[in-house]
Amino acid sequence: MDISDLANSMATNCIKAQKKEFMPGSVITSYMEKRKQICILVSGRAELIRYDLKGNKDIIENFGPNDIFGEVFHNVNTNNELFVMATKKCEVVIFLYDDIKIKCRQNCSFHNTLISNLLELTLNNSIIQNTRIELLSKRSIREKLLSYFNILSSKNFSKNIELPFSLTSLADYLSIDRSAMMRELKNLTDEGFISKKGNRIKLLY
Amino acid sequence: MDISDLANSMATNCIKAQKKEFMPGSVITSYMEKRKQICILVSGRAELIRYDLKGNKDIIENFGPNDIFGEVFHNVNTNNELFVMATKKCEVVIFLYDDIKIKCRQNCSFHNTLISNLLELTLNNSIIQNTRIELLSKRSIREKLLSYFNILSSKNFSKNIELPFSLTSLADYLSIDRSAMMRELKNLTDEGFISKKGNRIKLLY
DNA sequence: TATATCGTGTTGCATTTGCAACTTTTTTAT
DNA sequence: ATAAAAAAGTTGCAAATGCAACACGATATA
Repeated sequence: MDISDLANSMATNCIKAQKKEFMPGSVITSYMEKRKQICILVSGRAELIRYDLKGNKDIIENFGPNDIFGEVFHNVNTNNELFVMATKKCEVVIFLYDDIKIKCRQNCSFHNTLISNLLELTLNNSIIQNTRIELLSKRSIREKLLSYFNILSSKNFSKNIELPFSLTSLADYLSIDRSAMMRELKNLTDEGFISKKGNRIKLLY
Repeated sequence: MDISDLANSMATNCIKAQKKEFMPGSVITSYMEKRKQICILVSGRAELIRYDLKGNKDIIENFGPNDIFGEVFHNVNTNNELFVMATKKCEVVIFLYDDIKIKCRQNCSFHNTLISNLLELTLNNSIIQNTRIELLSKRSIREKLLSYFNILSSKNFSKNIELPFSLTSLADYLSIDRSAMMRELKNLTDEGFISKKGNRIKLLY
């Protein structure tokens, strides 16, 4: 069972899952509601965003098709607003964690399968988070960029990579200053490590 | 069912879980084995460590009692060694993800409960990871420190906090230079934001 | 078509940070 | 009790980074 099967079957089984559409700029879910919503992004693109006290926008995560998100994945003991906003038109399957956790009376096998699949998704999610941690823990902008490029490169089995989001978003994702990042990209180009054309980057090492 | 019950019941049920002891400095598990080991730390303290190409030691995570770790939580498509080392004497329950995922012939209810509990643990794990991401994405050492102190403070409902590890480890955890961190701690003290005595810190704001 | 918005690209400058090289204190092991 | 190892604490300096303030092009919107 892959994630889209899962999402679809949930909408038609004992779990009260809803399939909703969201337009760009609209809020898919807020993490302040304490309702333990779990969302599976079927199509589109969205961002998990925090505005800190100073009003800085932080993109915590970037979601694409088959990504999963929701309050249960995040610490809510901060005072900052934390929410997921659609950047493209999104189809989302939404359900409540408690509806899954508390099994239906029949103790149906669907429920068990669901939890099992959800576990797998959550583990995949862990891997994504750990990738981010790996990048953020690099000490310099150069290391962050090269590590990120390496990950994309090994995912696509190619030295030619295309960034999945804008350079501005990349700076947010890596939590670095955009202009400093641009400068470093230029340095990397000048020093022959990469070549770059818009969002396409070629690794030369 | 809490995590220690879980660990114990696993050792005595259909899952072939092992309970092992590790002395400080010994490797509990390596993430290069591709054996999908899942480890639950019953007692003691351990660190998830990576040595990068330059030989820098990175503490990715710091584990205490009831923490869970293993290859399934991490991306292994890097070339770096990634392993968990005991820093204190550890008791660990170890089992294989596949043994859980592939249910026993009886489809016993224990199995289902186990997966359900494992899901909960994994979600908690997500929260820990996201906390780390939140800290790492702060732009300055000062912000990293204050954010971290705030988290500890709100966990303990107290302005008086005690660091769960050494200052050296804290610098590793926040991925910052230790001496720069010490300098910033001094600045924070001088400017009256905190007072500090060894590992004990009092928030004055 | 005009115009507003967003992403890209660039630069000077002040500040922060990391690095290296120490000393001192505390903890651990013999 | 003593030695060895680990952690804490300091400092000067060079380098990397963030910030602010631009210009320019592309893309979307009215």
